[in-house]
Amino acid sequence: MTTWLTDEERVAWVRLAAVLELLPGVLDTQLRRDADLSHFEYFVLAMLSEAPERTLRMTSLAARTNATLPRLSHVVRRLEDRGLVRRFPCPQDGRATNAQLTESGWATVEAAAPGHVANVRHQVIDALDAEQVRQLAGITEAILGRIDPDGVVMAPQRN
Amino acid sequence: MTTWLTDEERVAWVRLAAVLELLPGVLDTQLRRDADLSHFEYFVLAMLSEAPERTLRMTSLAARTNATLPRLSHVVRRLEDRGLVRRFPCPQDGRATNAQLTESGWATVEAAAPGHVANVRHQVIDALDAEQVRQLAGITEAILGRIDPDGVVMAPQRN
DNA sequence: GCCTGTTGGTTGAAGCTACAAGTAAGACCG
DNA sequence: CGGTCTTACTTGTAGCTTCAACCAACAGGC
Repeated sequence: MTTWLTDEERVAWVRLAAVLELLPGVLDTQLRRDADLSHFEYFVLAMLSEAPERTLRMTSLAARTNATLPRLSHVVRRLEDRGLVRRFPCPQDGRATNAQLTESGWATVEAAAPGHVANVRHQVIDALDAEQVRQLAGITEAILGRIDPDGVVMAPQRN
Repeated sequence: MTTWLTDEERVAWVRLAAVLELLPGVLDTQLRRDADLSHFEYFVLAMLSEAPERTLRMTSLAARTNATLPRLSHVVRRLEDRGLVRRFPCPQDGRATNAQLTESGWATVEAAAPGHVANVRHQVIDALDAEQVRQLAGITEAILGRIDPDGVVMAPQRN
């Protein structure tokens, strides 16, 4: 037996689905235009820029960016070809690879960040009042509790 | 000058970004497994199933599904290859193409819908209380006001 | 030291989306 | 009518993601 959605639930879902469909494109377009990066590439560089030594192991980087390992491997290879990232084997574990932000990569993130933040603010945050921002944090936390039960994304990052 | 995000804003944004990254995959996986459809393909079939005569012009269908025309053209061709949709030139306008759901396509949507709705309910709606569902409708409405100013998605569909 | 299994990562092929270009029909105008 | 513009699609190509192998390095038992 199927429990259908009530009118209120349906409205909320249809709109959320529309946001899911449209927002990534809006974010990608600005970053692609201003920094020649996809949102995911930007996020990879941003995670590296916040890490100690600007270095992370591929597995750890994949966890923080919600990526599969193959996806990350392809993306980092392309970023490496562009000179934004450097890869080298991990001294402690011969299986592991470290990815490190280069000077050029750091400069790229620094240059891209203000525009990206301004875009997020303009498209999302400024559309909401302070109360809604708090509500959004609660709602997304609840949803992530379902779709990311291990808390890979939200967990206090170790390593 | 850049206005950075406050802590509350940053938390809300990071979580929303995570939902944006993870939720589409969760929805796709279930539909792919149970009905061999992507979420977008399912949505195309669903829009057709609700239209009069189960028929829509490509342009109208593209608007309802938030797709570019090239993307829709490719997807409908694949659905046509699978016998779920039929295309024929519009009698009123020689430039236009009508897409119509076949019997097989209708059966496919009917079969897929309950599982999909159950998945949406399980992953999203049931994670929230009634108050949060209302809040989510308001929040997504506000965001769509920014990223979809023409209301293409939300407008009462004409035609 | 081997064997087995696990972990960490890379690679190649397949499929989907976006962008750019092209086609064809309608609309407007003299 | 002829010319030009717009609309409605389709098609081809490039780039990214996914999936399925694959390989190398570690770890534990014997």
